[in-house]
Amino acid sequence: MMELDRIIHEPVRLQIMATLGGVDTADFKFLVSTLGLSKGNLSSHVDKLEVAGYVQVTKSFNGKITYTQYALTPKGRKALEKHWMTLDKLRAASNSKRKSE
Amino acid sequence: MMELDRIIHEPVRLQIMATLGGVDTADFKFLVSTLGLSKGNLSSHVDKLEVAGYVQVTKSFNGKITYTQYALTPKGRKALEKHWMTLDKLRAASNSKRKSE
DNA sequence: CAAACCGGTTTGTGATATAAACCACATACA
DNA sequence: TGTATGTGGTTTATATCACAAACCGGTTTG
Repeated sequence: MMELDRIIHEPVRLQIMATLGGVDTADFKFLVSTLGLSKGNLSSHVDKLEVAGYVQVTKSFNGKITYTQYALTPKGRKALEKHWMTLDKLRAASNSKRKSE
Repeated sequence: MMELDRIIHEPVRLQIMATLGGVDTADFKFLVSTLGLSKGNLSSHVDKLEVAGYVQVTKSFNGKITYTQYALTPKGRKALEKHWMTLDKLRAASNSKRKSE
């Protein structure tokens, strides 16, 4: 059957993935504020995406304070694209209202 | 922020909604077999959709055995359409890879 | 020194997706 | 007549998981 990747499908993670899909890189603060998430929530979701190999996490220093950036991996980008296509198929089914019978 | 209706978004329910979107009516057996769900799973998901007012449940008799049919309510159809649009917006964000910088 | 802040991570818990168990009824069959 | 088997579901127990609160190592503020 139609496989919707639950790692990606979860709303918060879908938003993270979609956001990362539109930029080269995004940092923690940016994601927290634009997506309106608590820090803990973002942290654990992004962790799942990293474990799945969909997001690459890069830690560095911005002066003295730590600075974490996120980016889609090629695998993540591919998985996201596939996810949109799967949703397309579902949607197509939903629109083809069959003529009576 | 971007509100994804979790009642609809959950994969199994999205598939149920999409399927019902494509037909006037579907029965229990049909959904179980085409979506590959256990009976219990379908039952509880469809119950949530009914409580949400998205699906109408019609019970009747086919000879002596009970026969349950499901259909989208107008509210459900509208909510599904809105859901697709919300996903569209997310997806648009994901594709607008901004030119360098 | 203490207090408050920064940038996160770890944790506790309430919600929930799922299949197993169950139920009422019907048919089969010995 | 049992009793086993199937049909069409619903109820339940469990295992997972999304979320925010609490925490943490370090930093700046006073």
